[in-house]
Amino acid sequence: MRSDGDSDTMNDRKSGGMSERRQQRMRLEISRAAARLFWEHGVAATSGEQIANAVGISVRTLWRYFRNKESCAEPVLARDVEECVAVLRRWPREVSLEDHLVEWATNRPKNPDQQSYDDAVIKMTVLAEKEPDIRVAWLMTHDRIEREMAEIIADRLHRPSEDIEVRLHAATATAALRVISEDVSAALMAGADLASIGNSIKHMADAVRVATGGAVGDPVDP
Amino acid sequence: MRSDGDSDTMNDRKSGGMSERRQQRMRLEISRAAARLFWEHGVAATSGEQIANAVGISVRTLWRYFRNKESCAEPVLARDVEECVAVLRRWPREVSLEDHLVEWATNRPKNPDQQSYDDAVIKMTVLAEKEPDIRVAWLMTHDRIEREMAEIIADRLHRPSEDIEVRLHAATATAALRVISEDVSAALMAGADLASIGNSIKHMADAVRVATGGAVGDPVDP
DNA sequence: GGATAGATGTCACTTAGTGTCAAATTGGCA
DNA sequence: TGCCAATTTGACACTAAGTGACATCTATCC
Repeated sequence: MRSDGDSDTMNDRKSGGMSERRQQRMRLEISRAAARLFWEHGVAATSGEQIANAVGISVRTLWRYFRNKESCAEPVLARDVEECVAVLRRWPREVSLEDHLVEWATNRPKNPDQQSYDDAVIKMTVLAEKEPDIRVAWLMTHDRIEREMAEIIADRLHRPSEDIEVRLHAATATAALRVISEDVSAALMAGADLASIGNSIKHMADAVRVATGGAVGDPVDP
Repeated sequence: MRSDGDSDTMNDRKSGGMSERRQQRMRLEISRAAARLFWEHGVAATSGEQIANAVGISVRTLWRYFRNKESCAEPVLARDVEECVAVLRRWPREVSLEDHLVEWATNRPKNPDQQSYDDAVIKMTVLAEKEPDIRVAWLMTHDRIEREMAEIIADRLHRPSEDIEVRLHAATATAALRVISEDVSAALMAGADLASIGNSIKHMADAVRVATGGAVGDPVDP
């Protein structure tokens, strides 16, 4: 039963199973409910039973979707960075990082559901500063991101993803994105306006370029 | 039980209390036992009771020293990087990172106990690649290191440690050190000789310099 | 030696998380 | 449409992680 972290390798299902899509949607729904409870009552004071009840599933099923309580927060925590990585995956070789990220930020949908979602993301990110269990989920999420980042960078630099330089770039770039995420979330939580966000896109791109010694961020040869 | 006749009796404490020193030594002893068990039987197959028995303490006491099973691995995992950070703390402003690290590596004691210890560190670091629970401990350890690193860098650059640039440098530098640690451990595990380690000191310094855009690594003004 | 304070052990207890199996649900196919 | 096969879910029992409370021990200070 697909423990939650691993990538989806097998897709060949004959009949009966649940679609990958639906699994993800389920995980997300659970995660949002868990995030709300974590935020309102704290992690320790939120039981697996409460989360399960909030979603309307049995406790046993909850533990089939998530290997433990903390990791219930991961899908929500991952959303922003995950989206960012998806954007990075289709980053054209001939475009700079700034331009590509700005293009993403401007084309992003902004419906109310999206917004209440972003709210949950920010809350979890801020919570990750204080609550050790959420911190763990936050770090584990970025650990996964780092691996994806290695593939993206490897592809961009025409090197294997196990190359030590590639792994270094991936680690430092991901770390930079994480710190800025934390910073932006804290600022938004404190009531900053959206104007500063536009700036942080450029900040992110710059930070990645600095963190990778200029190896990642600029257009590269096809 | 613990007939601890040796001399850490007169450290700073009012009455009855255990010295900080001794607490740390206890945590370390537990951690080494836990590391051995984790390595031999895996984390899941190692119970808190087994760890407690191996050390000769009650299970209740074990949970007084560590908040959960995974974190029993932290002191061992932290040792190398912790030592590295201690070295960084006394990094003279007028010396380059390479020179300072090399000085450390050459002056390090090499008694048999130290060596069997290093062995445990390597095993845990390698284990952290596969076992999610140890991975968590590894990442949490580096999260703590990152905060210490921020203070060191802040001091070196004459900036507050909450400064976003300082935090970025701390995060990327720590990430770089972590990746190289993983790489070196894997190499040693695969039977590499010590010659390559000497190289990796320079590699570390270079990586930190690159990761921080040159802000950290060179001598700076007093 | 006695008072004091923190460390440890014991025991009872809560709850996170798993194994197992029967019932329900899903999607493919005739 | 309705049956089939794989899979998901729920229910229940169970293991083990982790905590609270309290008595006991041990070291230090007077």
